[in-house]
Amino acid sequence: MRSKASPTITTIAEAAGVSIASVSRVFNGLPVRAETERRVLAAADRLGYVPNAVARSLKSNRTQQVAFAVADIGNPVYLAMLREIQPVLKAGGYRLVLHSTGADVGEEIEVLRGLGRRHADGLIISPIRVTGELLREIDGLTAPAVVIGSLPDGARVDNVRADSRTGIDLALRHLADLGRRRIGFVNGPLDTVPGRHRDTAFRAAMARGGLPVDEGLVHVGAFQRDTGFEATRRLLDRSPGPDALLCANDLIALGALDALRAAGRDVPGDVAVVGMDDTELAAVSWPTLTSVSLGSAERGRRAAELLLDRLRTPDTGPPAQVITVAPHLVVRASTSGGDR
Amino acid sequence: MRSKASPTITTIAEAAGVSIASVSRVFNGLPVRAETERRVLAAADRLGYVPNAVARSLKSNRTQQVAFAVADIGNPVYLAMLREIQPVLKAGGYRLVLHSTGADVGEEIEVLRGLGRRHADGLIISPIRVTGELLREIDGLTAPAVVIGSLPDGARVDNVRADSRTGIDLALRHLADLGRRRIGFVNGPLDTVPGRHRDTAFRAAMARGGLPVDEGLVHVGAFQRDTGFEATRRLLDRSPGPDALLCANDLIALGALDALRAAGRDVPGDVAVVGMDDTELAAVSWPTLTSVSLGSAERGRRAAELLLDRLRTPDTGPPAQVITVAPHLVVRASTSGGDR
DNA sequence: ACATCTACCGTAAACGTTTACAGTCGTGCC
DNA sequence: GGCACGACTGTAAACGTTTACGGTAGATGT
Repeated sequence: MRSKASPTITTIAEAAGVSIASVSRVFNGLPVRAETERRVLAAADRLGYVPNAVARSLKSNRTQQVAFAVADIGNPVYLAMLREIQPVLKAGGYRLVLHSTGADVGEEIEVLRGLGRRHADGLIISPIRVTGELLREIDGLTAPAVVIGSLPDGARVDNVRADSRTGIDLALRHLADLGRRRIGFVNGPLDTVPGRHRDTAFRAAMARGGLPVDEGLVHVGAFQRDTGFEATRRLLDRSPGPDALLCANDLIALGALDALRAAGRDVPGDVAVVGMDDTELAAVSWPTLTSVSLGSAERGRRAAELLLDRLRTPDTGPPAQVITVAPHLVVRASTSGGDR
Repeated sequence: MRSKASPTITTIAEAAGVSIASVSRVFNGLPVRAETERRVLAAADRLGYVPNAVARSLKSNRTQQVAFAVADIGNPVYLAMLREIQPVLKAGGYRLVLHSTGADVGEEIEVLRGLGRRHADGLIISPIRVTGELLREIDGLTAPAVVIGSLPDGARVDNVRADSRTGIDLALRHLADLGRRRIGFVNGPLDTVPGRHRDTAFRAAMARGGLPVDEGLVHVGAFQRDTGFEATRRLLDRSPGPDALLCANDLIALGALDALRAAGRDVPGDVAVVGMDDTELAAVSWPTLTSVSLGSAERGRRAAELLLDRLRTPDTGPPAQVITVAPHLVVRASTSGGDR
């Protein structure tokens, strides 16, 4: 065990017989005489000195931390982002402070305020509901922030978004190519950004493909497995029933697979199933799940890179970038029975 | 946009015509005259003042942050821990700094050193390889830390561990009850803590059950799906082949299921499969996977609670607690074909 | 009228750094 | 020898808070 109070730059200066400025210089790699460096390092080693990052932060006004705020870190989509963001930030010399807000706007606002308190130098946030209050708070930020997920035009903050419109188009085209006509849609809440976008996109894509939307085959619930299960059971009761299901995320799709199996329907023979987000679950389920990848990982990476750019050049730089990540369809067994 | 430099306690004091001490008191809820409070709050509001957390940390010597270090945050086991740890810390008023070290001992040591630099007030770490250097570094810590995963006796740090011995015992007993005798074992690297423990536990449990260990049915690889797939293919080539497989984690078990399906074997008819860790993947696979839960979530929660206790009472308290979380077996379709 | 008490408030020091500025000392050049 | 210069080094101020301490004003009691 070391001495009671941890040694500071002053302790070391005394022990080494130099000034605190010299100690500081040694630890910052500024030029000093070899002899001075030797003595400082010896004293520091002997007394177990470690520089205090808080004091340094106070002077430099930088914490070397970035906050990442999501609704629920258990959600594989956010996890995929996190896995990309973390190494990028680490490489840039920043630590990552994780906030899981439970989709509570109040908590999200707390995180935004935390940025003002200098908890972190920058922020990546992926809000699931974008309220006016949240937008105002974001606009008032003075530190750099990047929002993952679509924002209304005119927001003065960098924005990395998915393109669910194109993504859903890809999925429906694929189903149409397979000859499916009666396509059901199981969605999450319409007051969330993804829910709303996916609903609009579904209707637009159906129209574009010349397919009528049967409201009886459209179900709105939560982004959960239960919803997929219940909704599918209900849709299967209708006649004519669906010959394909588009699910607004992979969890819903897994529930749909459960329900179809329970009802003795063959996938994809009787009903083809497409999920969204292309999470790791899609590769594990049986049958494996065709899924629309909205590029979560890439969105995370781009967001982190964008933020690092902003942090490097604190002058305002270009006004507010919007990056849209292209989606792609990952075809697996639930639509194209061939491969496992 | 606000004025250029963000206002400090001094700015507010001047604007409100009071001293900086009064401003501080208002923001710390210390008693002040109502009129003073009103004026301070008005000035603060008008100028957009927010207290600087770094300066506060410097005075108080507390960052209100806790670091959590794991090998790979993509691993569902660590994710399960994280999901429990995060809310506990948040409730205790601490932010969570996440470190994903890529199983690199050097990086883990960096995190430990970061604690010395006062990046955080405490640390939860789950090292996968426990080297002497790491142990020495942990022993030298001055801030509270909790290690998730087994530590050698005598380590002077709180420790929350799993009980893979009992867990594997449960699994093998279950398989024995189902009449399985030729039990294969696919493990991860033996130089990791879990790998080593699971190897020892497997041999001990087999011995206890009076079952001989056929070395031809034991395979060591990585904790990955590929390993499960390749190992199982190889084990199936032997004759007599296994009638059950114990896999050292769920990913390996998923690979085993793939290989069995590819080989046309019925699960659990021909071969029963048991995974470990009971991750969310186990509930999604087909057939769903019987798995030994080592209580990742509970371990995370207990670790966080333990750390909060230490942080609350900075006096040393009880010397070094060891908590062992009891495992349990979650029986699903891969051993007991009945239910889906 | 005076002492005493209460309730606030302000001054200044401290937390552990970084860094502008000025000082010191030895060297090389005329 | 005197001077300029370069290479280091030290002093002190600053970063934005918290808080110990002492001071002031009014209220209360005698």
